[in-house]
Amino acid sequence: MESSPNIARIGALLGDNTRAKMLSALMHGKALTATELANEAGVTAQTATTHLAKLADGGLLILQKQGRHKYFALASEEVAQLLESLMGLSASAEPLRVHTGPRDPHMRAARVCYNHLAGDKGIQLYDSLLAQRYLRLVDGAPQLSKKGREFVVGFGVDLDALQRSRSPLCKPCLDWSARRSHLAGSLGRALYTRFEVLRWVSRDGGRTVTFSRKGEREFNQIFPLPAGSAR
Amino acid sequence: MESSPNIARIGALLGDNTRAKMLSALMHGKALTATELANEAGVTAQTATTHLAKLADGGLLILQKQGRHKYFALASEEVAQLLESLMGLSASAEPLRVHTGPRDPHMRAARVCYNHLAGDKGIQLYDSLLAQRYLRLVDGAPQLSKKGREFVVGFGVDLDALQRSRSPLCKPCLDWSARRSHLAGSLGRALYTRFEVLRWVSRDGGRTVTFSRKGEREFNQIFPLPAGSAR
DNA sequence: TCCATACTTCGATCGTAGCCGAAGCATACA
DNA sequence: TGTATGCTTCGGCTACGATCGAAGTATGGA
Repeated sequence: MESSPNIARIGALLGDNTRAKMLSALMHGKALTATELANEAGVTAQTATTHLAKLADGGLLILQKQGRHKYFALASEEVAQLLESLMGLSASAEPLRVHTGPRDPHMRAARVCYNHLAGDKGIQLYDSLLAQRYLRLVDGAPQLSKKGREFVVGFGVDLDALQRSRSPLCKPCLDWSARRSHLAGSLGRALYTRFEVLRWVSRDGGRTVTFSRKGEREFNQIFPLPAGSAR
Repeated sequence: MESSPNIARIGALLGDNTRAKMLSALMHGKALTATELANEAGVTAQTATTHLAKLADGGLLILQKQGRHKYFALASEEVAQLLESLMGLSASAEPLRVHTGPRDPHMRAARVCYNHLAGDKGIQLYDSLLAQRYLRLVDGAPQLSKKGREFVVGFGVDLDALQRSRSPLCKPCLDWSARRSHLAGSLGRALYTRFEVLRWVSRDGGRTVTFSRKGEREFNQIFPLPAGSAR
């Protein structure tokens, strides 16, 4: 009878508040242990176990045992992207109160999305890479140009290592705050990591990213906004 | 405490089987009445009413009263896209049995996604439009070129009417069967409608689209696959 | 060997949400 | 004005799943 994939199965997984908190927590990109996730969601370890089992069963999380710890992470970028677009819909459909939270503006300015930079700064990065022809769009997918290769290597990214891995180097990722793309994929991750190493940015534990004064200045210098871009 | 948008609220909406069926039914792109949706989901009218109210409240559906009928449709392309990506995740995470249904291959070949063409044929259309320079990618978004304008008008699309409407002309939409983009937006809709008018394609009531012999031939002639494209 | 820590399993409780029958509005048409 | 049709509201039934206490199993370190 039903020939289309079962939406409800995954929907139900996302529909529980506790599980949603866990997934949100994992949007940082780091893997977390069962207990950490239990705390994050505000439930006991037993409850967390059942939820995490369901999420892993459902293909949303992958897990890795390490000694007596069990680390959970989002199963793929697709999952992360799905969560982002859910947030997007949720944000646009929700009454305004949520938008007025004090931390919200900072979230919109810069945040971490599955280990790469998102928010206004993420968009700036993406637009600037395109404008400087470090990235080129081929069939809608961003690709690193020869000029871009030289740049990222010069910026301190171990490009060879990235290319050895199987995961795609560049991927676009849709933002929920602005409705624009920013750079995901292993290069997106590597660049963000580099920003942290350079101490341009720091995290406050949540998804919010704060630029240091020096970081902000150098970031804007190396990744200027293209002339014609709005706001 | 929580400053990120509430995923669970929307997740819960998607998590019920009855509601999922209704939403899937609306992926055709047409607006349906409450009773039609009730039948589609296999529940009574009362039950349907409550579900539809929730979906509309949650911002996933919009409704329009027309006499004693009440028509429901997906609220936006974002919603349709979210559903598509849910199906994608679901399909990849699910045990294989679902992939083996008899109608499934046809669904992959050509189907309707929110009133535009999706599946292999949808991708062929998109790639061909790009290859023939009717479409151009600007910042990842497809745009109609001057050559493209002439073509679609010649093909029988009332371009002026489309441009008067506020909704975007061209949008990419990600496929769940192949993981590629195809053409959405009002132009995508208009082209598909034109295919129906020309009797190139017909629907079997579901999302599956069948090409007539003549339709297939002419479609392939006007929208040939670019030389280098795989399979 | 023993203990602490991390996670799992079991069983019981409880709340919520889906469902439908029945009755109630509203609209269309004769 | 009456009658059929489409949708809604109400009330009660039911089932499922989230939760946690208590007890059980692994793992690491003293």
